[in-house]
Amino acid sequence: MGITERKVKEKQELKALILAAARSLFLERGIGETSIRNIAERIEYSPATIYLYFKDKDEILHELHSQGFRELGSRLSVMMAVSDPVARLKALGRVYVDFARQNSEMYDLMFIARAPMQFLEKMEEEKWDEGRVAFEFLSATVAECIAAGRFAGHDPFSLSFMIWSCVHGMVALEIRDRCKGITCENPETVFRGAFESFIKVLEEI
Amino acid sequence: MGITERKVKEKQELKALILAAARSLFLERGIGETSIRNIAERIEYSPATIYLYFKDKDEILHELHSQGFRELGSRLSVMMAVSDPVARLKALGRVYVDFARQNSEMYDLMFIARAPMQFLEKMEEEKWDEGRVAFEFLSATVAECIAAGRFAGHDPFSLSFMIWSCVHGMVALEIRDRCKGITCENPETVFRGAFESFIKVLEEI
DNA sequence: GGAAATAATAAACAGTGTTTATTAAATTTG
DNA sequence: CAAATTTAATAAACACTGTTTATTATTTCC
Repeated sequence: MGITERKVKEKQELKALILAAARSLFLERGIGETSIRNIAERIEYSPATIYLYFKDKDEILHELHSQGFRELGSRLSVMMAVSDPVARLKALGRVYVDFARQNSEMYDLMFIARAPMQFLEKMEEEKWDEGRVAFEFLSATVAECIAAGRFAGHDPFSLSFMIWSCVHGMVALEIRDRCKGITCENPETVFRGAFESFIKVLEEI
Repeated sequence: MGITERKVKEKQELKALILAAARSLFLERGIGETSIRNIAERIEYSPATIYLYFKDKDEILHELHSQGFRELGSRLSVMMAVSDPVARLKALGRVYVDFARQNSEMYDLMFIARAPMQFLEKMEEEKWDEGRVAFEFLSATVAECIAAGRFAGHDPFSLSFMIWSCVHGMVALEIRDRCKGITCENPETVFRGAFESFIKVLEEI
């Protein structure tokens, strides 16, 4: 069945083309300023064609959100090679924050935007696998730290969620423009300081 | 000039009516699902009338965002009566998180949504006064803690930003549905645990 | 080559934020 | 008081949006 095989491949290729066009438009002009018509125009297909490959716009956003998780996941994976759990925890924080700031539009899709989660709800998916897997990188490491005698008296799950909240909060405030006017200082300086504070806290608890 | 005076009052009243309608629609159906036409319909005016009172939709969202800050500000003010700065810091965190979870749509507008900040940019306002004032409640208290010998070696500004990030992160993750699937547990339990972790960290650093 | 299946699209639908030209009402002036 | 002028409200339109449906090409199969 060489023909059906080729057809499947073609279908995947156009799907990937749509996603690539969507992604590049997001990076250029932002998610909110990109329409289905814009995407169709860029790949020189009609808007209706998009709907032969995706159920709706939310599915496109969800698919890109998943792409983002694969990229973040591979970066986090590398850090799992660090044997000392506390050092690894710090490295995970660094990687997470760097990823978010270097790919803010993707991070937005992954952790802030409503659309990808609305897609999950429509699919009646109760689970958010991408999020769970990423969280497990963190919670496994926190658990190791506790097993090694650190973070005494802390519940591993709760502490993991708190740490996640902390790094997410920083980048989310910056991405959604809530740092302006908080200080006169260079936002870069603000950020470095906050992250240093975070590291210092990890050392003290 | 009794007439012009009355006219000014009427203008303010209709403006307030529009804002009240917008706010109640947001609470009922969400920000994203509320249109100018919905608001106009609710107060039984034409959509075009809205534009005699507000420059655009973003101005409405910005005005509601400011309302939210007045409400949060008054809650935070009450806590400034707590004399012990560390106890006050914990109280501020509690108030902040409770406000966010009890008024999630308003919190979204204040700290997550793009629209209110886009309005500021259009107005060429470099400053975000509401945010700065709220942040000062926190940073003043952190500075007092440091003056009282706590949080040794921490930069007050950086630590304040980190604490803010931490509480913002928690509520932002919940409001934008990133807690689902992270755990099987009741989200309420997750949250209480994370906040306890946060308090415990404040005690340890 | 002709029938069936697939792929792509034009056009329409119902909605959005916003602007403009027009009408109705209230106020000021002669 | 009546006429002129200012103010307030709106209907209708514009240029978009996501999405669906009916129609037209194209390709595959027998």
